[in-house]
Amino acid sequence: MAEQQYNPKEIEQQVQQYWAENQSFKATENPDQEKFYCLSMFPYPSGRLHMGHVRNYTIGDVVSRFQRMQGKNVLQPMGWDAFGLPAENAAINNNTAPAKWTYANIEYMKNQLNSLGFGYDWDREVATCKSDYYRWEQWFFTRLYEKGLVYKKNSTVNWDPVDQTVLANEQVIDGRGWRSGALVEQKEIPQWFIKITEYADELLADLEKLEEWPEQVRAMQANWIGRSEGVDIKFDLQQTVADIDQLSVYTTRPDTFYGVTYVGVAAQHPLALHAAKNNPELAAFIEECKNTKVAEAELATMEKKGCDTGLFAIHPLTGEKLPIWGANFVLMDYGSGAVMAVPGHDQRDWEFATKYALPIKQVIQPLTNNATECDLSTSAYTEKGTLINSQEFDGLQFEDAFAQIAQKLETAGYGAKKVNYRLRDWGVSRQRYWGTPIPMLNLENGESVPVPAEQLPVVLPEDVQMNGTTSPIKDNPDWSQTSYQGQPAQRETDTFDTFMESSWYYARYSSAQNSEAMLDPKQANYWLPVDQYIGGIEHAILHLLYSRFFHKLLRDEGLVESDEPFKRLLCQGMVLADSYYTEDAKGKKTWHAPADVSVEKDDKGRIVNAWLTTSEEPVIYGGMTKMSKSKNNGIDPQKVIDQYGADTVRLFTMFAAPPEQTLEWVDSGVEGANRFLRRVWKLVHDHLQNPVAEQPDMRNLSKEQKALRRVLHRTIEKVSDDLGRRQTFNTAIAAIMELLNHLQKAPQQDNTDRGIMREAVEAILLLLNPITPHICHELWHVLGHQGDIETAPWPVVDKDALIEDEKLIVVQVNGKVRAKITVSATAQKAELEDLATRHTNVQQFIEDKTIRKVIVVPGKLVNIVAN
RNA sequence: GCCCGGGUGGUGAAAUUGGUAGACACAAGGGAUUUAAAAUCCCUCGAUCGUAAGAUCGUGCCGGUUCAAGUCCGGCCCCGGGCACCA
Repeated sequence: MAEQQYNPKEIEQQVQQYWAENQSFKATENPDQEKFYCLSMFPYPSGRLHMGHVRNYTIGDVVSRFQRMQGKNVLQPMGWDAFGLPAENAAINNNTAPAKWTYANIEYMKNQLNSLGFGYDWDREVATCKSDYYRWEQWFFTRLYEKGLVYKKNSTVNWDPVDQTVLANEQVIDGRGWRSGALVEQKEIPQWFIKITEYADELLADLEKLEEWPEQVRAMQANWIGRSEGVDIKFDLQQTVADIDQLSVYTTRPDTFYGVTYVGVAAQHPLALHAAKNNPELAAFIEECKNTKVAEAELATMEKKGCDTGLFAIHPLTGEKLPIWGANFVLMDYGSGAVMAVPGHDQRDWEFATKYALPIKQVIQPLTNNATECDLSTSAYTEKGTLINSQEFDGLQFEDAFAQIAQKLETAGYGAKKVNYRLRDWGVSRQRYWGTPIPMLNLENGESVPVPAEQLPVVLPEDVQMNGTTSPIKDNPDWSQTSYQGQPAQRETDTFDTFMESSWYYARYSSAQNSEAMLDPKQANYWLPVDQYIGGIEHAILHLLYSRFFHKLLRDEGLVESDEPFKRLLCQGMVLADSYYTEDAKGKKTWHAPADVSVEKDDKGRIVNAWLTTSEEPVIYGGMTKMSKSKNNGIDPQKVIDQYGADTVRLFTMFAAPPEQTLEWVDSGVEGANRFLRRVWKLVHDHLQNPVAEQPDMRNLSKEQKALRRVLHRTIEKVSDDLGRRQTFNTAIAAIMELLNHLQKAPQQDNTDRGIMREAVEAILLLLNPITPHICHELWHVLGHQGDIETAPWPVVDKDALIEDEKLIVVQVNGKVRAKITVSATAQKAELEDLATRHTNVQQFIEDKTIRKVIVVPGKLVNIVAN
């Protein structure tokens, strides 16, 4: 009988058609069935899927199918994070409109997702650029405005003075605008903010509830929120300047308060601006400070610079005159725009003081009183210690010093204890076209009011021409001019930060088709919270924090009942590939796609030679790096699917590395995954050559049969645990491969052999189905089953099959393995000790020594301690 | 700079609670099959020494705790992610 070949292309098409016809993944609320909501972060529709998407969505699909096979009512939706900067760029480059480009990409990528066999409920698809989605975001924003959670304030942006436009950090390269090349400036413009800081305490406290989140993500969020306890301190100015007679600063180290030797203010601080009027040096400094990018990393790594304002503040407890310096590392829109400086006990202040010859004063002494620990001529002493040079507070430790100095300041009317957060309110205004219009109206009297609910949505026109600098809606008075209660009004032409859309899409999937409300509470509360959320670690802070915030806002609006949106979180690692480049005389690198390069390897498999396949020009190996446009080393998933099939791509992706780690894309590894699937295919077909006559009695097996069946049931146990609890898909696959290796060697002589084989083959298909569903569906039918393998029960571990008669025990002498003995599983401690010490190889190591102690770990190991 | 990860054979990795380091796979080498190739199957595969049995060393580096450390503790080096307008 001619054996049918494994033909993934044919099988996968048929199986995908079966799922479509049977609506296999349509999710309907059913209160009688346990629900499982599995969500992968939706993609930005950039044009084609990349391997990062493939990895993310394969993990999601494996989890979804596994949970479905546990009998749960699984919802796995998909949608499009469709607003954003790349669409504007593509529109300019391709002379099209962002909407048109975006919709074409969505259509293409949706087909790609389907060709990978992902089981989505497409009836719940959302695209954030459609008004039936963003209208609810606009409505919600106006609700937040009415609750007082929204306000407008000035905030700094990157300003391109030539193009007269605001730039994203990404568009600022080496301090210059990416198109114009002009030196970018900081500019303050009015923007809308949402008061996330009002929820800072809850966002921090509820991290405790997220037990199934990676510890590192919780730690990052906690640090980001950055709760601190400190004191707000006021300094009188020596004289009133520009109507200001006090400066306010915040410190977490009031114990160092007697060590303050100067005060720093932002370059844009009114005091600095005023002083600059008759101080050209200061004016020049302020001008120079305009050229810093709006990024924390930039601020932290740039050279710290300052300029004396010539003004003085008065130390509230000592009356000392403290010089006020303009400093480039103090931000006007963060805190009060001023800091107190303690150069003796803060490294940044120390460096600044050293640079500008400002006094450094020691007020803290190390607890050990070890002088070498504290040498203020080489660096600041930043540890906590005992106070000195601090008047009546001398001798106190941190906690008492904190409390008593804070008290004294408070009594004197110069301070108050305060809990502070590093977290800042969320600026949601973007000066761009391709985003959700902010639903606010600006009136002639300067007031801003929300667009009345009945006038929502404020629709973004899609048929536009991009000119490369300004936004089409800013240029279009027909769109922006309107009226409000009979008076003329101007629409807000800024759009929302795209994080707004991605902060609540997970909830909208529950009620995606509802045109009456943002969420249907019944549907939303059935599905929410998300049971499993999967996405890249790069979203660990911003997206996940904003979503958690939004969920609490939705809750307080009465739309959801839960406190947190995502119960369990998995952050998958990046996908890497080999990279190759050539270098010209000036050292400029040109990166070549791995597909265009041929390589020669040495006998250790290391690349010794590489050249362009067509021209034979030699290229330099650039190592395994993140797949990216800049390194030109992206592997197109479509090509791999076409060559090997979706199941192979899915299998390799899940096998090559644990999900949270980086994944190295290696062609030979993909071939290996394909080889394994062909072996599974062959095993099933070979088995059918010798079918089972009748169900054998599994309680009456030979030693070998028992051993094989034990391997099978151990595999079932391990794979179930790995896919469910541990989410180590790579080890689950390794266990199945190991089982397959055993099965291929297993004799098929009698009916019992074949009965065990039948049991094993069925189990393998079920265990593998979440990962490679097409081949499993097909082979399930080849075995004679009907219908959907996914509705078949998950294999059950036969506890009796796991029982061992004998165990392998490791014998150590002083912690080193000296022998391995096989003993009866019931052997007691005394017997183990006896067998171990009598072993000839063990004897060699103990004969001239005295046994001090014997440690026995039952069923595992004996360690003889001798000297 | 700050916060968070990671570092184990030629390579990706495994070792789940401190208890046999290297499962599973890739690459490589040898062999079988074949007119040949592909495919498939079998064997070897951390280093050094040894005919072998086995011995010594070995999980980024230095030190510590322990009967026992890849795993725990302290210090350091290197690589990666995030840093609020990329998504």
